[in-house]
Amino acid sequence: MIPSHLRQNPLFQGLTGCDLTLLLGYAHEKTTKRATAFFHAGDTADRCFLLLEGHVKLSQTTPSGAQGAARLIGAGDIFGWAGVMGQARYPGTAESLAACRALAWDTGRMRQTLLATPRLTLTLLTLMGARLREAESRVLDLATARVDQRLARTLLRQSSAAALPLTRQDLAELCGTTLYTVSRTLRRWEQAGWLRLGRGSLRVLSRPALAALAEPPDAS
Amino acid sequence: MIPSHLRQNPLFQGLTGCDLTLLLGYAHEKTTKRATAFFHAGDTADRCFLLLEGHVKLSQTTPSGAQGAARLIGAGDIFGWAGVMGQARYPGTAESLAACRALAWDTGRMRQTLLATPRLTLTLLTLMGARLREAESRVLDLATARVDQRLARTLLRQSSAAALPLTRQDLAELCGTTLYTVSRTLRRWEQAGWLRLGRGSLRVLSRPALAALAEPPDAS
DNA sequence: CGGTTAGTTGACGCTCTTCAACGAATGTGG
DNA sequence: CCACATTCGTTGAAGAGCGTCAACTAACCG
Repeated sequence: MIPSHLRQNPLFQGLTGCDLTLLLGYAHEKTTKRATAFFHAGDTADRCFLLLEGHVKLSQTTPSGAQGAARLIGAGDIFGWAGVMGQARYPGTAESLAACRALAWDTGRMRQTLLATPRLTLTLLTLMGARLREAESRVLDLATARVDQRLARTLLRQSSAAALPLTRQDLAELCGTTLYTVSRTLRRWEQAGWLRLGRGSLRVLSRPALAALAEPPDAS
Repeated sequence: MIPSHLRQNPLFQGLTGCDLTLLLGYAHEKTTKRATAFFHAGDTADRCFLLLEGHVKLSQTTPSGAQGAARLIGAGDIFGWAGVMGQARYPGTAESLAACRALAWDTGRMRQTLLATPRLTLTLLTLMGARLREAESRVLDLATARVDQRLARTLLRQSSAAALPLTRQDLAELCGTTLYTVSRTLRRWEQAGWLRLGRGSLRVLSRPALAALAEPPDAS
């Protein structure tokens, strides 16, 4: 009943079989097609998710709605836990970039489960800590690095998951710039032979070249 | 023995007196003068802190060490919990901006306490969630707003805590820019009569003026 | 096969960083 | 108490980097 690969998810590490059964007992399975929202910014945060298959884009927009910032969620990652962490509403929007399969729990019941399962809470704290550090390193990046460095890093990080349907707009939100600058930069790199571009697809041909750009130029 | 204002700290909400006594039982009290480091980036993350009095600057620098990003910690806030959340080393440096008094716990014992005190773990998760959201909204800010908007927001957020000894460099790190731009911008605002500047001090005279700047210009 | 979405590219110029030089405040040791 | 070093702050000039606007082309979709 419980697939073994699920058992190995970081979220479940250290749990007893009993805890795990309880937890999965009230999980709903949710599947979506491409370009479907799990939730929107401002919705009541009454669900939390574990992504089993597919890719999800988490994005925030300014009040004026002009631009946004995004991060990607892959298989095995959790998302939408704002409610569990005491927020009434989701701060951002979650949208599937591909067909997805996810587990969903009710926020209130999850909070109760956490009180009864300290091990799970501590794991969750660790996962959130990792995410916090990631966000803070992104702040540092935005404040110090140039667009092409950030874009190179983003590509290197994501290029393993082959062929995500990322538009120029998506990439711009991932690395904090505009779709125009992304388009120009990618084109330049394609002409240098480091990438192969397509509509909503992208293959990295030379990781070393991008890695060299990602690092600040060594003055040595 | 346990001061009542301490009891009301968000970190301790919902704990039994017994839990609280246990927790405070192995806390060390640490006091520092101005400009003293609690820990440096890369140190073994073996302590976690609750700030009782004073102000602390948490800062990260790039590998090349050129610039940095910072956030401020005030009385009642926690900091240095990277170890509790599973990191071996501190990702940043914590330095006192004023004379400080803080409680310090051993990371390993705290993790054990968390396993025995789910209520505390859940509270911690909530606090970390708030910090995560703050970091993510900062990412959005850096990606979309201009320097003067970010600076205005930073001043509005911090101006209640009167007269922090923040240098131009500190302010620059808080809002992701250079000390030169901060200096110029503050000067401009002082000449407009919105601020009173001093060496390492700063008073906001017109919050409305700053608030107007903080919002993106309404095209309506 | 029209309508829509995604991508490209040029031109323009604003914002902000960078470098350099100087002035003012603070702390320190004789 | 004063000369000194040090830290902090200011300001000008120059131009790199990147956002913005506009116009156009190419791919996708029912």
